[in-house]
Amino acid sequence: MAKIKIEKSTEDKILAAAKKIFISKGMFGARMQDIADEAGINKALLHYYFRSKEKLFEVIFIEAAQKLFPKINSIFESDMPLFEKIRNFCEEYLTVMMENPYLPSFVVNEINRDPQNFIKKIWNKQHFPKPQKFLEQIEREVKKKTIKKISPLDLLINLISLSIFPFVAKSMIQSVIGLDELQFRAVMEKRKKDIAEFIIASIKK
Amino acid sequence: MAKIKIEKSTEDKILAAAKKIFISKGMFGARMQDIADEAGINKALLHYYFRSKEKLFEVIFIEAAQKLFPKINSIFESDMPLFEKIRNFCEEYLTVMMENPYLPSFVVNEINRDPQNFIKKIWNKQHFPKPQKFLEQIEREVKKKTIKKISPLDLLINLISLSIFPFVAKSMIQSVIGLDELQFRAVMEKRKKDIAEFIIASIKK
DNA sequence: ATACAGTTTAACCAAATGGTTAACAAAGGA
DNA sequence: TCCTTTGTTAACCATTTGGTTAAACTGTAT
Repeated sequence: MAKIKIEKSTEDKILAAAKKIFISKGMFGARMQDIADEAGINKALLHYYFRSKEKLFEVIFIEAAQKLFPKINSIFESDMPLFEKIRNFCEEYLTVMMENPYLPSFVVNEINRDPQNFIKKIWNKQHFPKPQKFLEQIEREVKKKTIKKISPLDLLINLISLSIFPFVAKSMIQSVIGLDELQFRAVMEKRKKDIAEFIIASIKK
Repeated sequence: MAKIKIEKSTEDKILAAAKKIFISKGMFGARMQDIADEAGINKALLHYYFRSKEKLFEVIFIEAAQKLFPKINSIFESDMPLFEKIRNFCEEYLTVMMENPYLPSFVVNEINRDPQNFIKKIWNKQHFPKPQKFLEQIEREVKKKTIKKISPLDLLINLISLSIFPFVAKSMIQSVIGLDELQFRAVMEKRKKDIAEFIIASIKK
């Protein structure tokens, strides 16, 4: 059996290293030297491939934000009935979160650091979340009286809160409740279905 | 009409300035010079009153964490019936959040930065959240079949998620939905009651 | 006044940090 | 083989940053 050596290109090594360091320490906490060490290369190479810390950060941030947002849209804009949409959203979203548990706190945090910049960076990148259609769908269901009266915006915020927050507050929850990595995963795995039913139970007539 | 000059002590000026800077920029992003400028004093004075950046930060962080946690306990440990407890929690908690909208993202973020340190700092400070009694109460209600079957931990996580997340993601929500400061406040004000009813509707039999 | 403690400041320092440079290696192409 | 382009490095630089020091100022008790 041949020993397969996957020669990652330098650029990929840098991106992988930068991702790890930026996500765990944030834009300010990350040091270019840390990234270089993590990638096993010289610091000057970072500047050879990506001109500055900010440029490098932007690449990582946009990649992260795109992972966080686009799936939302495909569901938001589909033609599924409301309950199915909610179930789908929770299932898919929690799956992405579990594969990238540090993503939400990274993205949310960097948005807070500089909201203006965030809009500029993500706007036009076609991955900006567009919940309009989803909101209208809720509005319609309320008017048809097929679900209880609720503000569409509130329902959206609830849906997102229940999906994302546990990952943003992962360390806090683990500290307070006392869950190890495995237990946390198990709880989240179960929540894929539970959140959806929790929401549906609340609005079903 | 006499001009009332409220002479804040230097220490208080420092604390106020540090709070503002740390909360808006985080431990890494904050600069001692920024804090000194904000307080209108010399940088050396910061070190005269608080030995190091880390010490100063710790004071601010603990104060923030204490504002975020203690009210939870007084409600968690009270003898109220479950629904009343949920209503109370939402009302009180959102009120605190609206008075300190940047607190949750600050605290959550710094906990993520260094979870070990967080436990060491807050543990023993008697302000650590103790949800045990609340969890047992839910368990009892489920067994008595007065509410629908739900994992107590899940219900707790849902309650916290719905209360805190909108503030953690404030900038994001404002960007995506397009809410100004006033509109955001109005939505949150309304949520004080709505979240509680949303939860209760979901678990009521 | 004098002395003395607590407070405040300007000037300074060493370490860290993002970024640059110039020299060197590797890899083709002629 | 020589030349050119691309990739990589060690050494260096300017600036920033947390922290220190010694001198100056302020009020107050003697």
